Amino acid sequence: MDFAKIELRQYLAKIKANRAKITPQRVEILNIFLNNKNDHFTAEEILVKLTSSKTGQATVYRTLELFCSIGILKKVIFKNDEISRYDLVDLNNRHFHHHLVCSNCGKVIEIQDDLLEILEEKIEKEYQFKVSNHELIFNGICSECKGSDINEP
Amino acid sequence: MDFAKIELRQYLAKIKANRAKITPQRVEILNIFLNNKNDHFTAEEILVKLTSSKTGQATVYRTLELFCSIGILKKVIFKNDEISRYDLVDLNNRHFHHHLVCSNCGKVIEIQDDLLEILEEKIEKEYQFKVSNHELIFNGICSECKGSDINEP
DNA sequence: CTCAGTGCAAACCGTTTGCAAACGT
DNA sequence: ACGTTTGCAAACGGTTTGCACTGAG
Repeated sequence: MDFAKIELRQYLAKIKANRAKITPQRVEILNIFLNNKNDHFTAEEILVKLTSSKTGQATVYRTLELFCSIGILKKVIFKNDEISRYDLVDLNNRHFHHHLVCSNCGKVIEIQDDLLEILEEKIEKEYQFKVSNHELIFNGICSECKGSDINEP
Repeated sequence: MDFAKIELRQYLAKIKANRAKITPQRVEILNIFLNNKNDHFTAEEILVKLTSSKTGQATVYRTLELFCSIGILKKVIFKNDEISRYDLVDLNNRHFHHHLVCSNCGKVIEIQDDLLEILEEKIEKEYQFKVSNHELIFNGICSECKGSDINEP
């Protein structure tokens, strides 16, 4: 739990560094992501989790966008539903992870593999294209769905 | 030009194979993609190109979705604008290509590299995840924008 | 002849915006 | 005190839908 506090502090520092203010709403939203690191929430899902407080939806959208612009969150869109989802950026990891999205149950698995470095180098040389970011999504069938019939999640 | 006709026939055959009808609207939309293979049109862009005929927007959306579902088009969403775009699938190429998206001018470069096969194999072994498709987008700065100042497209 | 496909306009829904009040620093 | 941030509700814009008409097979 103390570790979580230290982590939170890192993110708050990043907000301050961008001359944005620390508000209860922002801290609350940040904590939702910190406490659910394997999830990929939509704006609406965040809004639901905030029903106890009276945070408005505009604030949620504005906060999520702020966090993306300062590098705290990353927006991802899976082809399943095409809704914007947000994923906490690991401040201590240079590269963003990739996603395996199961076409059957919709589960999203994160992988940390970094084999793309080779590809990036090749692209920078061959196309003179300076890569700043990449996003890789694999669609397919996860191990749990493999044996079973094709059903909804 | 004859080659184009043969190509068109392949796609029309695919429509028939899916028990869908060949209508003037569908042929017209298909031809737009065949004649602009390097573009990634949005539904609206297609609609504009059809102003001469009186095709309705609902038809455009329904046709694009049909083409996706039968494997003639592939939907791609670039983070620049987040609008759905459509890319013709090469019926003779097993793997879909990848995209380099310039953060400065918005240009989209297609690359055919297939280094992902290695990664796919690794993923199938390590995660027991059967990959059926992948999508890889590199964001960065293209060669033309490299030297120049950062401007709009 | 029959049902899939079309056009139109209205509905949909995730997201954005304008503005006055409330708050962080 | 100042400029940010917030909440509300209305607007926005890409996409979908309902329905009667049309046309491909």
